[in-house]
Amino acid sequence: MTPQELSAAIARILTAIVADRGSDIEVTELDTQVERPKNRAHGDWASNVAMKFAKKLGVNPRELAEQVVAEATAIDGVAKAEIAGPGFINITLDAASAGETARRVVEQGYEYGRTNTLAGENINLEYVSANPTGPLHMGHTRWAALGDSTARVLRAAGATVTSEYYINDAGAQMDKFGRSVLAAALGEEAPEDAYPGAYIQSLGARIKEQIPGLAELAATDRQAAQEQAEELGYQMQLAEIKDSLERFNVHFDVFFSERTLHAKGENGEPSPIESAIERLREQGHVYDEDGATWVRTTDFGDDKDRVFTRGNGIYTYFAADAAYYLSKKDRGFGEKIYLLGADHHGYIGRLTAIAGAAGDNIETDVTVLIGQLVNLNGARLSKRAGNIIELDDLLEWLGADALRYWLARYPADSPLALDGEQVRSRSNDNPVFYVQYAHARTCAVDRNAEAAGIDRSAFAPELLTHETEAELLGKLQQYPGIVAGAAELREPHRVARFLEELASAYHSWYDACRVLPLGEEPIGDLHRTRLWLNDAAGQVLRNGLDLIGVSAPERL
RNA sequence: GCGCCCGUAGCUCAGCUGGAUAGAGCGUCUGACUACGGAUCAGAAGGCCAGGGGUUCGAAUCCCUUCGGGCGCACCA
Repeated sequence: MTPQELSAAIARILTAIVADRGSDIEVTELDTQVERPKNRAHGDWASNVAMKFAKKLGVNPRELAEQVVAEATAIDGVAKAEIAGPGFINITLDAASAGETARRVVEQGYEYGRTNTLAGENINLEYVSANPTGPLHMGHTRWAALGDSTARVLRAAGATVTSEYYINDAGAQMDKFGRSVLAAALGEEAPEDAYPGAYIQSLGARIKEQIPGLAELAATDRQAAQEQAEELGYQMQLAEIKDSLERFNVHFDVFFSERTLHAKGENGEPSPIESAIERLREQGHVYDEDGATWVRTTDFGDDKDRVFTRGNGIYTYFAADAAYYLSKKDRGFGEKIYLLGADHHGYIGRLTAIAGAAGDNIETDVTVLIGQLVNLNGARLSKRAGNIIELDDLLEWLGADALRYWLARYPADSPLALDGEQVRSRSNDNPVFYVQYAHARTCAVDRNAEAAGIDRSAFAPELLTHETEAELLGKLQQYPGIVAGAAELREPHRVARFLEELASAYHSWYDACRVLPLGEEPIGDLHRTRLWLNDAAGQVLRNGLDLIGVSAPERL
């Protein structure tokens, strides 16, 4: 008996009661979701349907609850159902029914927790999208971790997801980058507004090595030399970014180059930006004023209209954004999710407006998730403050698993302060090790059980009666709902918090219930059944950690 | 000025699509190893959920308001 099955059963019962009373109120399974009571004395699962529907039906909540309870007691697998407080219905499963979960988890393995609640959704998820003019730093890592985990969670709920990185490889910052690396390659003093940082020098040295005649070329054709240096530097920097992301276990399906939006077709066809503006103009959203080309984003809730083409004829960054949005739409994506830092929240209005102008539903086809910034050891890390820590340094210092986990265990919109020493810590004050240790422990039990000759030849779920077993089974039953909720709300941190609860339930069970017999005690079905439960816990820990992008070692 | 986010234990934070006694970790204090890994477990103490008003059977959660912090309001990228 899973909570989903229980909810469905209650929905059926309530529907019958409603019909019996001659009412036409609609009952959905969403209304009848059971929840895990905080207090175990309140049973395994609790329902608040009686209070929810009492008023609609014009009856007393407890009276309605009594009717539901009378039927619920008859549900197969329910040991008892009772009314409590203002009208809660507390349901206790019989041990065998609850224990079935262990076998179900083991048999479904990796698939356990994967659902189809978002089946049919084709989602584009864009995040990081850092300029390719320098290494990734702390400011990008939170979105990298959160974005990748979000993609995994959405997929686990059945959605089709394309994760995407938008490369700003066109525009003024690339020119600045080109001047910076050229000067470094030539051994010149850095230009006034050059990018700072040792990485420029290192890129310059490699460029000098790979373009033998660069100095001579620069003497005769400075522009050509800069273009060559810029292009090579860009490719090297982008390769490093991709490399860092892979080390962080963050995978992108598509790296989308802004340049392709500016490029005309082979036979002089208009560029994607040009045709995007034209398409929006045909829809009546574009107008010319003061020598510039504007888009009427205020029609879709933006606080002011935006410029596509400046007075000097150059496209704004936003024109490329619009063309990019249309590209996503043309490629068949329904919902387009943007994961942006708090310093970009001025973009929400214009991005949703573009979706509207493109004829999309601004409620469902575009989502802009804004995340707060990260502090590490009390210092805010931002480009502006100049105290940049590169992702590679963080990986070396803290490790990919710990960094991924810590960044994924908080909701994106809450400010986050990390303590480097705690992230590095290898004890139970570090949740990532606490969870990983629980998993390693399940593996250790497996090894010991095998050595002791305990196999899985018997499964007697009615023997799983200890209170820590009920608790652990309850957690395992909750997992699919946790994943579905995390996907629906785009909040992967819910999975991490759940794993901590699951790990805690597992450790408590381990402490109270032995899989291996003590001393001369013979091996019995209880030991064999507990081995199933042990494996089920390990499986769910593994599945959950995978969604966070964190490894599940068999030994620590 | 306008808009968005945040304010929960000493600290870092969950809980916010309304539910029963507001949770976790750290820190503090008590206990548990010649028993599957003590990287663990059991327990204690610690709260006017920033303040005030409202909505209702019920509010940390929804609405209004005040205060305090962060961020954003380009023909920059």
